[in-house]
Amino acid sequence: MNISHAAKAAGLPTKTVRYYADVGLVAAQGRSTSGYRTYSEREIRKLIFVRRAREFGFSIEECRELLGLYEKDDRASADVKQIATKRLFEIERKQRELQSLHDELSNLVTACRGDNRPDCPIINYLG
Amino acid sequence: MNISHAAKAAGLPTKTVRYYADVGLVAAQGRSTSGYRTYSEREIRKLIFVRRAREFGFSIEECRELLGLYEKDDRASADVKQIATKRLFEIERKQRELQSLHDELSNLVTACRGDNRPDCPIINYLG
DNA sequence: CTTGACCTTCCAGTTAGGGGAAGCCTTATC
DNA sequence: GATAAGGCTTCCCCTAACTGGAAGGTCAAG
Repeated sequence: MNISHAAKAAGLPTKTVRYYADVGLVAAQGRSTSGYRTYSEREIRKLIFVRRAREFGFSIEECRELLGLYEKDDRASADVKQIATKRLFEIERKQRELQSLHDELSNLVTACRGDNRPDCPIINYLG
Repeated sequence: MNISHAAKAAGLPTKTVRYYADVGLVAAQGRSTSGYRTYSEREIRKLIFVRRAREFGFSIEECRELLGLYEKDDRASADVKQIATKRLFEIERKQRELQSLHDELSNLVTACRGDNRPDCPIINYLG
């Protein structure tokens, strides 16, 4: 299977599939005589796995670890859970940060009249 | 005032202050005979303004616009409000995204036993 | 006079790819 | 068999907002 076919099957841009090969995340199965990357079902499954993990916000390095565990039949689920828990904490930290930003900014936006006069609580707060 | 003094007064790293000068966001007041950047109270206030705006997540370009309005006595508060509202919507979009990620990942993490056996709902979901 | 702490510019690296050029390869059509 | 369209390859530059570091000039103290 050619790279664009594999990319379509995995739901990823061709450039991304090539990038994953470059950084050694999902290698192509091999090369054709003319140098084209070839992909089989196994690589497609790994590409899909990575796409989903990336959608959860796991970094490339975390995807590398998860993929290793995915492929390892005698993995400990504790290892997977640890990585996922770390990501979950990051999400929660980001949520708290956004919540506090939202509260503050929301108050300021509400307090701003938004007319053609210069006085503005947002500017006052920042300045 | 030297750059490190100004940076300390504004609560920013020296490198960042130099970067803001490079991209034309907050120029130094001038240069000493030996080529050192000099800063006065006015620039310090602008640096503090930018630091606060950055803490709200405004981009450098948005900071440039806000700084322009900050300096413009005959600004319309509507212009400020528009920029801030845009940022607020971005925050809200990100919050919804994180909430959905959190819900899904949280379920998976809870369902994973985290022991030394290989079966794992997280891996099953991704694979 | 020298040491250490400043300052300067410039270059490279960070994340996860995207855009595009130059040049081969393949396939369809005439 | 020739040609054109499209796919593939590598390579390099670009993104945001800095951060780290190297090489070299400057300044104040001892």
